[in-house]
Amino acid sequence: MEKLCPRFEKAMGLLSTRWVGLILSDLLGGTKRFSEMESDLPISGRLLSDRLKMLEKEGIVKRNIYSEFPVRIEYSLSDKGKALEPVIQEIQCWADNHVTEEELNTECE
Amino acid sequence: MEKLCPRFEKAMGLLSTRWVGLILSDLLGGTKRFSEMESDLPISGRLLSDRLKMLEKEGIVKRNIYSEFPVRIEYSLSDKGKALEPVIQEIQCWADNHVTEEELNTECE
DNA sequence: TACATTAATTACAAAAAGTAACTACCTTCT
DNA sequence: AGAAGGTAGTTACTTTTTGTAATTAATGTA
Repeated sequence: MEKLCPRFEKAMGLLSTRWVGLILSDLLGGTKRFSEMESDLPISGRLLSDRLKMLEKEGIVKRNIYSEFPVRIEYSLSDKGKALEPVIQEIQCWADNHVTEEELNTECE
Repeated sequence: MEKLCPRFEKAMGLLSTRWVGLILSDLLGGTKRFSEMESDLPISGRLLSDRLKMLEKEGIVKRNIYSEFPVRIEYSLSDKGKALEPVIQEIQCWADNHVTEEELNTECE
């Protein structure tokens, strides 16, 4: 009978929210604008907006508004967000070593 | 404009499937039976069954049947599954350092 | 005034998750 | 034989979350 660590459970709840991993990996590549992320990732504006709002509330993503024309809004990782880099790296490492060519086209059903 | 690594995308799709992280972390603690996992984790039998089936198909979980009375079915991690340990460890590490006390009771909304 | 641009938000149909009750398969007990 | 009990699921049904496309808000330009 394992006891579940509440901090781990919270972190996992965050990371296992759909698209969050891809958003983090995109932002680890540097500051991004909304429309950039929208074209980088296979995610719709509705969910990208939801997720960024959630990640901002969790203190993982920072949002900066530049009142230019047209308005520019930049998203970047806070220190707390950047601290997730090793997690993303380990996932990449596992993917490189264990995801086979044939698996690439299959969804998880 | 970042390009998305398909292997990473596949791995992330897997890990970001709800409950998969908790199931992996439970199984990293050793072989488990269905009912054990059901009481360890805040997940219903329906979804536990779905996820174990999916993880078995992905070659991450092994399923062993012992025809005793009552029937005993054991779940454990394959090598591919065990290779996810560093990922889980990094998540635990981030959780220890960055998940605050107040956050523990809040859901990600 | 009409239009362009970015960053969202709304409305609605489709898919996935949550819950609880039920089934299948065996074994033991009476 | 028939009823009861244990494990591992499955089914039926409701609620929540996603995906898609159209719409809005704020601002500046022609």
